[in-house]
Amino acid sequence: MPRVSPNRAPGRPPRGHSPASDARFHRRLGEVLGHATEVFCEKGYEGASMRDLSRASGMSLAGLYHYFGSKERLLYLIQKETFTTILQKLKTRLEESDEPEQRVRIFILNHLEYFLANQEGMKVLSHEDEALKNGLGSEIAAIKREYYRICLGLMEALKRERHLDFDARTAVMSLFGMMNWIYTWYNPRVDGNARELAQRMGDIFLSGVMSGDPRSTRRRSRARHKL
Amino acid sequence: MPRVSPNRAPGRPPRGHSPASDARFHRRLGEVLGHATEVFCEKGYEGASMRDLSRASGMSLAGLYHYFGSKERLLYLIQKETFTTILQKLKTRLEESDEPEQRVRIFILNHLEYFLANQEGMKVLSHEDEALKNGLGSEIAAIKREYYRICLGLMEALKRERHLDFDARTAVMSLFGMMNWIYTWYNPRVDGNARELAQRMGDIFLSGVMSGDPRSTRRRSRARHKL
DNA sequence: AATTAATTAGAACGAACGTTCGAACTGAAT
DNA sequence: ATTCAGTTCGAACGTTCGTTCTAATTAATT
Repeated sequence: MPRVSPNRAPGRPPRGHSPASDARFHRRLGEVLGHATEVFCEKGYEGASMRDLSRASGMSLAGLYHYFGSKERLLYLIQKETFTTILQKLKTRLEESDEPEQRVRIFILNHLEYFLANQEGMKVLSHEDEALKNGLGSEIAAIKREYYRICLGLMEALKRERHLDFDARTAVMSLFGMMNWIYTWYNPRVDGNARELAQRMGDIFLSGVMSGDPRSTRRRSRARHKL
Repeated sequence: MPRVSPNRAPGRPPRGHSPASDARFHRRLGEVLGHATEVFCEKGYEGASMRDLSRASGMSLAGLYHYFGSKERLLYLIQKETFTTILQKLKTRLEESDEPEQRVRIFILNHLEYFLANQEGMKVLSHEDEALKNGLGSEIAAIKREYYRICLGLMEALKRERHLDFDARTAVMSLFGMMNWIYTWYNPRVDGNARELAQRMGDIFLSGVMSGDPRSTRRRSRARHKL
């Protein structure tokens, strides 16, 4: 009976070992992923070689293949963990409020806090968006789609509550652009921490989106430039 | 007297030829650059090989080196032409108005129109931002800085005229993020043309930035969330 | 202590990389 | 007709790529 791989599936802990060695296994695996994230962040996925990753992580070339199976799978694991984490944090935090505007604020703050705390991983996630092929790529794409749809839902809830008529898709994509572009310019000495940044970006974005609120008397800008 | 290169500087037209052959030279060079832009756009700078570029452009490997000298110089020429063009178009268009809000609108429209008309080049410019090293990279960086400073100037003019107090740096960077992120999501069938997009993005951004205008009665959103 | 599985290491694989070379070719100027 | 710079080409350079192989070493289980 032929087996596709001579070893067990890479990245899985060994069968029937002690909990101690399981823990060591996962810790080692996480360390390597951390170093790999740094290298991918600095040199890009295509620009980083397996030898770069080997050197940075202190694990031999053969060791990397023993643990991860391929370069592509390494990127996949980084992206999956990063995206899964930010998505899970978001879901938890969204339980804090039912108020539409506040929920959008939570979304922005969650995204920026995680982005700045885990800048390398989020850059790899944003910048190497098209690097994964076939199955691995579509799995990440599915998480992204869920993340997008949550944000779209928040936006439409806001529209409904305030009787606004802006285009939710453009708004969500613009918001993602504002936030994901950060890795190209953020400087902690100048731009403050995540809370301050989320406050400023949230003000710009939400005031912009809500400027058509009928409860507001101010229609000048929109009216003047219609068509 | 030693010469650094056995040939003339690559990418320059030959000396003392007829205008006809000069024109042919430039046309050929432009065609290759166009095909190279497509390949860089699709596979990324590191992911695209000189053989890919050769195949796509119909010019032999050695021919590419005769014209361009190196892979890096090819990317450099693409980025420089793209950036120089959008910058020059902007300067021309800005002469159309003295009114600060209108000038910001012009900036947005110019950026988006050129971005969508020349999507591949702009993606290569945005996405391969860190690919060029040393001299070539800093030359592109200088153009980028000028482009940024113009936008910052427009924003500060707007602030002065309307007595606003938002952070201009965050605003400019957010605006760039909104606009440059487009290449990851734009779909002409859904999202309309550049004018429509510039209208919607401009509304979101400008209403957001101007929500602190003392001439407006609406301070709700800002006031509630201060600190 | 013996056995077995998991992990590491070094060397090597063929393929592809960016780049160079020398010779052939072209077309206008002598 | 000859010259000569500009152009094009196939072939090859040395290096590095992602990956695999085999054997040695370690750690856990019997």
